[in-house]
Amino acid sequence: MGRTRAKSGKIRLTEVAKLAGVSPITASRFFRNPEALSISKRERVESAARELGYVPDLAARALASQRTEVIGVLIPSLTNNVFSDVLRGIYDASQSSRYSIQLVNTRYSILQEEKLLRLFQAQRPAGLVVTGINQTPQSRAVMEAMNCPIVQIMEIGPDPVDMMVGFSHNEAAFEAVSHLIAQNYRRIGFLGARMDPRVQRRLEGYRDAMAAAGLLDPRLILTTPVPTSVSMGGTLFADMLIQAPDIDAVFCVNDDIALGVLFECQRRQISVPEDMAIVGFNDLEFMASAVPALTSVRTNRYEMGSTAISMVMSAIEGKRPSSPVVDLGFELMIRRSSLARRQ
Amino acid sequence: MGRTRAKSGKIRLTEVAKLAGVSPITASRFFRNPEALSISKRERVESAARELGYVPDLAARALASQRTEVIGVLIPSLTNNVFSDVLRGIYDASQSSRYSIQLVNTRYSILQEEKLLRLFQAQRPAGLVVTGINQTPQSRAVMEAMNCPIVQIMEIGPDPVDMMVGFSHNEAAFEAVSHLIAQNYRRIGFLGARMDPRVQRRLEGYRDAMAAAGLLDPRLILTTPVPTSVSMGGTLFADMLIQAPDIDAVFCVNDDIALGVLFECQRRQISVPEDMAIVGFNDLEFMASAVPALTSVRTNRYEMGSTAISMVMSAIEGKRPSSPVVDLGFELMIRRSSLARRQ
DNA sequence: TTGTAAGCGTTATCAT
DNA sequence: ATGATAACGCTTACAA
Repeated sequence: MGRTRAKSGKIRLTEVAKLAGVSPITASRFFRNPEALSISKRERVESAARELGYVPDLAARALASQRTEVIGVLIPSLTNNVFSDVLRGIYDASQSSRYSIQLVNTRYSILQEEKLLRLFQAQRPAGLVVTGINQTPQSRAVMEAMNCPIVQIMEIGPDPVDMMVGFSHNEAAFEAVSHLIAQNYRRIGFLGARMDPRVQRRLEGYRDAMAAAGLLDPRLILTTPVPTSVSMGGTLFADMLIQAPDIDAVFCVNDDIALGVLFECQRRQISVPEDMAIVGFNDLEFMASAVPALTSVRTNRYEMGSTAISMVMSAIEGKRPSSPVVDLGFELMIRRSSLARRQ
Repeated sequence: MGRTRAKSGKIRLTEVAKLAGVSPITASRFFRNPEALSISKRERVESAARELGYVPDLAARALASQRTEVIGVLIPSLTNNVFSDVLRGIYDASQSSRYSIQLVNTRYSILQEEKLLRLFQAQRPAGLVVTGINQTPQSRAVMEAMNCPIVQIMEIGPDPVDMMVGFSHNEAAFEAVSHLIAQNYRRIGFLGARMDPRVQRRLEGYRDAMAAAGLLDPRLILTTPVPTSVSMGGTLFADMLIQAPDIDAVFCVNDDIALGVLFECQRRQISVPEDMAIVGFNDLEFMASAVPALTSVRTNRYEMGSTAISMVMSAIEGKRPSSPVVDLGFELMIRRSSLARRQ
């Protein structure tokens, strides 16, 4: 005869129910929807649970209900400052809820993303947050089959899988470059690294603005697929100076590059903004402290994270947003590094 | 009569077993320990699983086995650059394994940490990574009751809960300050923010070095509990200049503060290092690019993360490290910002 | 509002 | 090396 498994000594719902003098299902209801119980039973279950130090078994709950309270989050990088702010928003928004975050790193690979998406599929998450809008067709198919709220973050575009929260990188770059043009800069360089989809769209915005002013010149554009860094900013700028010695401004795809350019200018005794204007992107905290203070495009990274999680949670409870696409916008923070050039 | 629950249409182990012509338990064994099957059954199960597109149900597995393959990670901050490197190490090391990471944010609160530890306790993680060595007694008790490998990271000290990987912040600061003294600086300020336990230990190291040289002066120490930032570096430095106008060097508890000091020096036309030496901590990437290049203490953050996960995984498989405490050390990166002062 | 009965999909235990 | 059986702790479906 099969002997019983060694009891773990763990307190189960049944024990709580027994002590409270109710059936297990009533105790179960207490933890999921206390309102559904009569006051007296509610109190009895509550004190029984406290007395025994009951802690629900999440695995059992997930198996029985065929659901989890996990929100999956796919992020392309853990190093990039941009994503640490997004993550903070995500974790903060989930903190006080019953949902927990399952974070995975796609490392800027849409194939890796696809693989991780399939992994999530097997776990039946309650919701999903994915970065960007450039998933593979297979990834899209998986997401569409997943039957849970999904928010794409960081940028917005047509045809959301489900919901979106972000802003237009194209427009943001357009506005930043237009500002430089308005400040009378003419030979405005573009410095880009990593060149992920969002950076590509910033390049498009740059191109649009330059072309509209009749200033577009391919020699003004310099990009590299390698990851971004401050030192890479200096290197790119040095190369740009060879490629187009007459540039009078640079639009950098992010603030690390911009800081690297500033340092390179200091090294070469190039005055900013008199001889070289600098504009960055993201408006990391240090931009306002630099000497001179560096112009940048402020983006609402924390809010992207927190809004995404709020949207997922609301959607799980059946509350869909009025619009599936939320534009969090951006703000050009104009500082001394891009003030009007010497006439 | 109780009707059967709506079948989810999901492929279960039983289906795979049926197609392969084996019992469910044999199929189960295939996924956990293929070697235990005869070659023929192994192949049959494998092809059956592939044919049906079987994906194991993690909740069922966790419930039946009373184990999970989750490694819990408790980190005090998601914004701090230091932790993004650690996290990258953690995620990279776990990537190719069967373990998944469950990350939570303690926000530098040991009470929050305690709460999250209890939450983890209910989830029976396969292992745990916690930040620092200053847990509450209750947290320690929970950890000791958890019966899974635990690694404390970021610093080392006596009396590990289980294992540790980090370095001595005290020694690192001592070495950095000693370097300044050796370079003939005498009025060396200490600038600190947030003042978490590791920063406190850097302050101790500073004190030890200054006292050993007979240079300790409380007016040289300036700290604030508010979070660290580049602008805070500038503010602290400005305050320090009022408090001790004769300082000739500053040891900053991190690189953000150091960069803020550099900017403030630029703003005030204070020459670095001629009139003011600067030393930071962590050696973030930008330190080498700054003008002048900034001295800092390089710490092995990525390795702390990856080593911690490797240690946890090995311990789960029964392979304990030769020593429970791993010292990853540090390296003083001496750059122009701290070169010998004007004699 | 509460309870009964039947799973949820997997693995531990024990036997062969 | 393989299998029969009984859990694992909870929730769904249905009934009262």
